[in-house]
Amino acid sequence: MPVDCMGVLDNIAAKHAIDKGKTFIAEGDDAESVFNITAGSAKIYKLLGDGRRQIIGFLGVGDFLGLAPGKRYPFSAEAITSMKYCQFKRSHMEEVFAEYPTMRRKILDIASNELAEAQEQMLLLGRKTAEEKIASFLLGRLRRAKALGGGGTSVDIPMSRHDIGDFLGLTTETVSRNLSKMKSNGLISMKGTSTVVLQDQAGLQAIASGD
Amino acid sequence: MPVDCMGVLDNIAAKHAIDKGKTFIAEGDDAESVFNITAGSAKIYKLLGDGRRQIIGFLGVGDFLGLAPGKRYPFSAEAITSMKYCQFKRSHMEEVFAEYPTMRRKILDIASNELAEAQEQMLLLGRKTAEEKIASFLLGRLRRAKALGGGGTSVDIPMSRHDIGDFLGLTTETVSRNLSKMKSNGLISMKGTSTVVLQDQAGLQAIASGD
DNA sequence: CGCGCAATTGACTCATATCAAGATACGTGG
DNA sequence: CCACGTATCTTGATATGAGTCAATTGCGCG
Repeated sequence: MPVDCMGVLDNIAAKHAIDKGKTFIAEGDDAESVFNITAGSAKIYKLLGDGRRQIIGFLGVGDFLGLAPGKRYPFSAEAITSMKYCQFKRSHMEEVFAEYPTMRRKILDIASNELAEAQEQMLLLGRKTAEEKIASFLLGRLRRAKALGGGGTSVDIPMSRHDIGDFLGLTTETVSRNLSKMKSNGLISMKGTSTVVLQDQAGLQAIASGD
Repeated sequence: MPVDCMGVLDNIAAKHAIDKGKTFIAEGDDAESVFNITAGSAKIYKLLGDGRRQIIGFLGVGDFLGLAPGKRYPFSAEAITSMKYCQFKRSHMEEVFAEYPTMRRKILDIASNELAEAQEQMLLLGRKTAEEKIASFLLGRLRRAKALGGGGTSVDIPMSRHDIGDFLGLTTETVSRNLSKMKSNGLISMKGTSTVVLQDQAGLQAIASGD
């Protein structure tokens, strides 16, 4: 896990801190930089002409974004909480690749993982019911917490119900209703509005995998 | 465009020909090989426990698959038409990378493009209406045909309505109904059941981008 | 402590799925 | 090359899961 910015890149990184709600990438902007999150969390999303929104992913400490190859960013990015990140010029990335060829391998691994995740999300968006989507989302959060060293059964949900809806292809109301249902079924319980305790992981897993 | 197999890989490729409907990758199999399609087309898909299916993508001549990094394929692949492909061991890919370092860059570009496409598809699956999905699909097919050198306004649809539905998160019936509606609106016309002529690209574009 | 936005809950609507026939295209064998 | 049988596609009628509209509640921040 990166202590500050990612190892070899420290010397060429600009460091930034921004507030909750601030947009730091706008879809269509020239894709000049690559970002590495060092504190807080963010969301990346795409919009339709009339304002409908699809959140492509949530990012946390250690995550990269802006690795895509095009000339312009194909999504926007916004801070969910107050947030810190490092920013590198892409041109510098090329220099780093030249000097540390294994970096490209690492980047390829990251891109491949993101691709696999995106494909899993396509299955979710296209074919799962609301309940299945939410069970999958909660388990995904838990997996992430475990990967970052957390050991428990409770997960932090820093994003709003509206954001969750836009990530799962649902409305705020449907997210809320299904969380309530899971609560009354004993699958989950809540601490405040943004911490969920997964009381029955096996049950959630059965729902999430759809049978 | 690859004439046969991809340039430098020719000497280490096994060549295969399979029939329509044949599965050549099964989700969960050991991911030993990488594939390059040289004739025909294929679909890759994921299944839920009860048989619901999401098609992740359609592949045609020149497309790669199996580049993902895990130990097991995260999807299945099946021939839509009779098909030819080349197959390389992943271990050989590593040798090729060692010898031609720019190959890794090419692979990274491919993965990044696929990622951007997957994200666009997430927007489609999560937030577009049935009509918008189908307009987007047709325009995507047209873009692909143009990229491969076709100049016209008609696109070949080798996959079934059922496959289109499973790609767009719809049922066969909804696909069929919307194609009929577009026909009667003059947006498209059909030659047989598997060739669509895009009569009004601007109109389709307006629908696809959702406003 | 209270103000304000976010979350929850309820009543109702609507887009798409489901169920059910027909119609058309397609491959096969004569 | 044609006739037949089967698949696929289209069209119609109805059902339903999630969306929309509308209060109400309650949490979190100043």
